[in-house]
Order: sequence, then C-alpha cells, then structure tokens
Amino acid sequence: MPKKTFENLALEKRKKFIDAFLKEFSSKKYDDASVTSVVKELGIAKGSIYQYFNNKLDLFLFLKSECEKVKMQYVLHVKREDFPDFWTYFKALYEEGIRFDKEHPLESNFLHNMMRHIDSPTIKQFHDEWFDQVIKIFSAFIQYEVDIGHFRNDIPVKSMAFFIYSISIKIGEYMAAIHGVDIQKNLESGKPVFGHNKGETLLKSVDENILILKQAIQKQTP
Amino acid sequence: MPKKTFENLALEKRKKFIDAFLKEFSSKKYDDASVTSVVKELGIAKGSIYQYFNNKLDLFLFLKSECEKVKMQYVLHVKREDFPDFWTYFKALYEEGIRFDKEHPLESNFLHNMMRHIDSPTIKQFHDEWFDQVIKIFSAFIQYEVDIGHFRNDIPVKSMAFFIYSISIKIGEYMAAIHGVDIQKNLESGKPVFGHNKGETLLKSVDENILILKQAIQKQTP
DNA sequence: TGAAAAAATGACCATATAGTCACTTTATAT
DNA sequence: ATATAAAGTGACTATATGGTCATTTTTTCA
Repeated sequence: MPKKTFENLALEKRKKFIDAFLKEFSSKKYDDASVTSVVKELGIAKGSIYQYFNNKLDLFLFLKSECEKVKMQYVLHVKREDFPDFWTYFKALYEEGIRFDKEHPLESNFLHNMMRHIDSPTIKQFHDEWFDQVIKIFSAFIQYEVDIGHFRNDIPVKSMAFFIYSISIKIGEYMAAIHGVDIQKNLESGKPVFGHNKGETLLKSVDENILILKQAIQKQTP
Repeated sequence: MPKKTFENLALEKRKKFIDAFLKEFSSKKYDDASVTSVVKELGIAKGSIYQYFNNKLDLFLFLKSECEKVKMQYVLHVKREDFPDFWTYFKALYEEGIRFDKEHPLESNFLHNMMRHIDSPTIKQFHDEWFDQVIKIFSAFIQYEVDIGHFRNDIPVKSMAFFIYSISIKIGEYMAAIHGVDIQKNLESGKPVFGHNKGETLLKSVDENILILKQAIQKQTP
C-alpha cells in the first residue's frame, strides 16, 4: 500500500501518476510493464516511485484495488431480485460494465488486461485468489437458480459456474473473432475496451452468448 | 528454419538439444524463455545456437512445426465418418490427444503452453494464424452437423465454433478448478499435462463439458 | 529569516537478456 | 600428411530491468 508521501501528493500530480501507470499496466502484462519508461514519460525521477511505494508489486496491487473499488460502484447496485430471470440480470450486469468501461476506460482496461494474464509468476497468487472468489460468487447465483428450478440439476454447480466464467472471460476474443473488434489496440490507445460504438458490439456478443448459455444451462422441459 | 549445421548434427545430440529447448519453451512463455540458461544446461556454447538457427524465433518456429507434425500423426486418422455422432468423434479426438500427451509429453506440453499465451508480442502473429485455422476447421465440422440437422441453426456456425474452442482451451483450467490438477506443475516437471492417471481426469472433464456443450449446441426437438 | 522535516533526485548497482565474431578445434578429402 | 571446410567457442556488445541512497531541493512552521 502507498506510503504517506504518496497520500500527501497534490491531487493533480497524483492523478497523472496513477493514470500513467494504469496505462502501462493496461497494455502490458505485469512483468513486462516498465517502471522506468513510465517514470521517463512522467518526467519524474526513478527514486520517487520508491518514495511512494515499497516496490513495483506494491504499486500494482494499489492500482488493482483502486480499479476494483470503482467497478464495484457500478456493479453492486444491480440486484438479482430486480429481474425476472438470471439472463436479464446477467445482461444488466454487462450493461453496467459498459458504463464503467466508458466512464473509466483506464480502470476498465487495467482490470480487463489483468484477467487475461493468468501466468505472470509474480501475479499468479493474486489471480488465483481473484478466480476463486469469482467462481464462488457465480456458484452462489447458480445454486439459487437450480433451487428455484430454473437451471438444470444434472451438472455440478461449480462446473456451470466455470462454464459461464469461461465464456465471460473469452468474450473479448469472441468480439475480435466474430465482430472484428481489436481490443489490444483499444488497450494500447487507452480507449474504452468495449465502450466505443456505445458498446453495442459487446451487447450483441453478450446476446449471442446468452443464446447459447441459456440452452446449455437452462432446465429443459421434457 | 534450421541451418545445414543443425541437420548434420549427430542424432543423439540433436535430440538432447531439441528436448532441452522444448522443456524451456513448455514452462515459460516465449519472451521469458532463456536461450542462455538452456545453453548452460546443455553445456554448449551460446554461439552454437546461432550456428544452428538464425535467431530465437527461428528456433521456436522450428520446434512448433515439429510438435505439430507429431500431433497430426495422432489426430489425423480419427475420422468423423467412423462415428455415429459428433460427440463420440469429439471424445475420440481427445483420447488421441491423451495418447499423444502420454507418448510425447514434451511436445504436448510445448503446444499446450503455446496456446495459453495469447499475448507475447513477438508470437502474436503466429498465434493468430493458428487460431484462424482452428476456427475454420471447427466451423467446417459444425456446418456439416447443421446440414444433417444435428446442430441448431439459429446461431452462426462461427459462434458455435468459437464456443467449442473456448471450452476446449479452458479445459486445463477446468481440471485445475474442479478436479485439482496442477497443470503448471506438470509443465514445469515435464510430466504429461493430462496423461498421468491414464488421463482419466481429462476424460472425466471432457465428459462433463460434452454434457453441457451437447445441450448448448444440439438441435432441440420441440 | 532560519532551522528542521519532507520530498525529489539521478548516478549507480546488480542482474538479466539476445545476439556477434574473431578465433580455435575437429572432421573430411585429397 | 596436408589443406580445406565445417563446427564449436566464449568473451564481448548493446540494452534492458528493478531497486538503492547519499545528496539536493522544496516545504513547513516557529
């Protein structure tokens, strides 16, 4: 976590600092992201970083938690009970995701890029923790749908959770492959990952995926 | 591609050379794989590499094509027409994959690791080409199933292809999450990725995934 | 104004990496 | 045995990286 020195920083400078590093970590994976090059771009001394943070990982984890905080503000107020079924709820979550993406492209890019990199040895531990949490949350939702008889009950809940997770995580590649959206380019240029085009491409992709997921997971009437 | 010098190498030395580099490229991503460290382990001079190959990428692409050749020998003789439906065929392909994995763990690990790393800037081009090909092949199969009325026709073939691809690519993570198999460990130790335990864990995972995929993609009788 | 505290600096360190090339060693063929 | 060609070598280059710390600059406050 940041040292006092960083907390005391003038707001504008602090923001510039954060944004520059968000951008770096958004287009490169952790190990490839270069502290040195960001420092050059910011026009500050290398040593300053270590006046603000203990080390690179410390800085990364700070940015991670900041981004998560912001995203939570968007997602948390979407509640299952406000929707007639899981899929309208699922879509609403994505719509909030797009709002977040449009209004906070840097933060969105950061999180999106982080999720894709399963294998940075330094980061693995944190990715694994994050993954466990996601599966747990998904599982809880699915268990509910199974209980009320909406979802099939011949498959372990955890498997279904993983299934939905996999498709969600691959939606970027899906858009690239099916709709020709170049996410990597957006990441590098700092544009919203999905949000440009009013996010319609993403929503179209979500609809297509729901069409498949629905039949895969929904309880069939015999 | 290799220079004459490499072709002329004594078979045993050639094999040792290939195996050492397969192992390195199996547990690290391209950019992180270290020529220097393999050279040390092999006890040969750094310069020799560049007597055999033009550069690191040249060496990597050679290994890639070697591994693909070997895998093809396993997979190519499994033919759709020998099976009553797509899913038994699909499973048979995995069974061949397991045989390949058991009999050529290094090659299997190399390919498996390569697929996971979508984002090495040096490698991206080759990964993209490979991805396009896979989607094309999958699409052709699915088109056939749609034509004979086995698969649903309300979803673009390419979308279904991507769906099956996504699940296939994530099966490693699935095994890790659901069945507690540590693939990364197997990669690093050079053991078969899936093949230990007679590959039963993988086949179980395949069965579970087929159960979901089947309902997702199969044409429903109304 | 001046002393003490806080912040910023950048040369420097240790440690990697891929790739080069003048040179030596080994194998082949006359 | 000798000459030629092929193979092998390892010190070296150029270029990164994250992190350190004695020193200087700026800010704070009495």
